[in-house]
Amino acid sequence: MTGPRIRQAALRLFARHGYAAVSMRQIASEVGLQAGALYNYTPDKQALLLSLMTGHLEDLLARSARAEGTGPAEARLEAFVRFHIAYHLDRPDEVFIAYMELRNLEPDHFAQVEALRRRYEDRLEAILAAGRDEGVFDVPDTKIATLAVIAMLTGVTTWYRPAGRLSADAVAGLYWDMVRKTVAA
Amino acid sequence: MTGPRIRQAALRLFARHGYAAVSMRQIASEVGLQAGALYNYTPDKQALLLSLMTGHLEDLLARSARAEGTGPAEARLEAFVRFHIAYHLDRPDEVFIAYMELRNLEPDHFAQVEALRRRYEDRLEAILAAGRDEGVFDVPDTKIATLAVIAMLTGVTTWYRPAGRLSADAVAGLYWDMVRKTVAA
DNA sequence: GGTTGATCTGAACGGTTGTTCAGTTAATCT
DNA sequence: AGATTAACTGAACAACCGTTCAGATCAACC
Repeated sequence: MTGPRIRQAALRLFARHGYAAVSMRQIASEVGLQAGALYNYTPDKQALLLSLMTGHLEDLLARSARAEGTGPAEARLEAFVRFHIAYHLDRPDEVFIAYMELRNLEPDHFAQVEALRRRYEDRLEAILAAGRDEGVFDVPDTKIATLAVIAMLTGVTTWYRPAGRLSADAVAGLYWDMVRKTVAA
Repeated sequence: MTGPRIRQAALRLFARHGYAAVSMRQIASEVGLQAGALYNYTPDKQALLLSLMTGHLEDLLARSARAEGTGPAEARLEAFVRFHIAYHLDRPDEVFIAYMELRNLEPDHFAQVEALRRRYEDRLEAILAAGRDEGVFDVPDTKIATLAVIAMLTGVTTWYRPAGRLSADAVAGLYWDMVRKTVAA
């Protein structure tokens, strides 16, 4: 029980205040422990951050593969967009950490996380390339288009609030419209 | 002379390692000073960060107003996109800090910075609304489109490297193509 | 040449950091 | 009932934090 509670508290605090600004004592106090007890569950603070990041990215990869399915490129793109938004709106803290705390990772750990993120980007690029081959997309540079679309979609986490005027589904619909036009032939 | 050198060192270090992870002693050592000397140029660390952020955002606002000019909405949008990318690729550290260190600002300072950013977003939203009124843009929700376009454009700073295969102008051209299609009627 | 005023040093302040560890606690198993 | 084991405490460690300030330094002015 304690392990997951520590991860959850660390996730919340890292997202809220940043990795460097959060102390092990703050995390421990959130869970009702002394700082020393945390070291039964993580070798050190850095490993805790890395584990949160890789856990999130591996989950993202597994779920996106399941959501995308097979079929024509446009259908796969729509599935990707809707999945990406739904997933990101559901896990704002994980997302925030995964691309905000990269600079607090030691070089080895950074490379590890970066490889996972690259695999996710490659999934989208493959869809764009397939659509271009099918003749339904007009994408002069699939790499740049991939990064542009992902940046646009991920940006939703910076302003979306569940109590706002738009539901998550409505937001996904608006973004899908924009992405569709962006890559349209 | 010393004042600007301190700001420049702080900018570089904050962007590289994050505000919370950088100590006043590190900044001072970068400039060849003792930590105490910094307090001749800033009342405290927080004010140094705030000054870097507001300085950048005010510069961004002033220059974007100059770049945008007057004319039909589509021309103003193209000017906005090309300006935004050129400016952001020229000042990666400032940009990085301005939307990465928001959570390290005290509430009053946060509101101050957020107001400046909002004014910049409003400039783009006004262009999109004008284009919709002219009938040349199809934008069902100007607020969401504004945020989506800015996120897409700003994302360029996460991957662009001056020595890469694309020049800044080429990148701006690709992004303008995508933005044009995104809002096209 | 003496004085002023800005600039910077170097030490000190109280407090916090990540991490370790001997020892207490409490639950589980034989 | 006694032994084993995992979980946790509480204190300690050396290092570092932002900030203050008395005094040294040194160029510019009268």
